[in-house]
Amino acid sequence: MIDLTNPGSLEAERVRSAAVARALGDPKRLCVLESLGTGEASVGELASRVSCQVPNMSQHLLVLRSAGLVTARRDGNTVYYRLSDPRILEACHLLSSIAR
Amino acid sequence: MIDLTNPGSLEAERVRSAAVARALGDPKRLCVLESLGTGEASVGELASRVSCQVPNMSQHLLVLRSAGLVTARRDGNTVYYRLSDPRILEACHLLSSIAR
DNA sequence: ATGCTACTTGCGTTCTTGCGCAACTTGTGA
DNA sequence: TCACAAGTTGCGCAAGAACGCAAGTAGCAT
Repeated sequence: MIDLTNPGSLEAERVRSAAVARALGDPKRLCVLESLGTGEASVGELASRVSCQVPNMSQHLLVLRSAGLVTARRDGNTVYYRLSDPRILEACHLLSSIAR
Repeated sequence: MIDLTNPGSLEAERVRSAAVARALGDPKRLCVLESLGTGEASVGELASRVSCQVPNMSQHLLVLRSAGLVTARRDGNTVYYRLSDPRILEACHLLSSIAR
């Protein structure tokens, strides 16, 4: 049996890494992340850039947030999302260079 | 409508990148890739390192191969897999550093 | 040819994802 | 308070993914 309760174990680390990879594993989410490379954006803006509906975008952002890739900030009634770490852009570029 | 027939389009590139990310999006497959970092290995070896059944490992290797992350070489009746690109290890490390 | 070892494939089940649509929440301003 | 705009959440469905197990294929040795 594998121990996932110890966060420092190799296995637990791979589970987290895999979760991050799965969060990156959708073209729309990659588009969102690249788009956030230039700065924060609201849900509506992102939805129109990716050309999907707002609830759908909200779901994708939830996935990204759960993986720790983006953070949210509320201003009035609009919510702005931004990258939580510049290395995420690096990961996007590395992925596309591998996928070439 | 989005054109996926042009392999150079941004969208098609993201689709391929996302496919790579999904292939990375499983703890066992990450384990396989890290394990292949030290050199090629047979299906049976990989199955025992990851502690899963051979057919299951064969499936995971198919996923990795379809994403272009590993290549196979047959010698006698054993098949050896290896990383197709050293940057894949980089990607694994980047993922775990982001997931930390 | 027979048997053996090493993989791959097929099949059925269960779990997860992505999406659209409707309903709900929260904040703003008249 | 009422209406509106911006997001989030719930629900149902269709497609995809992971796994175990059984069956099939490929190469080698006797």
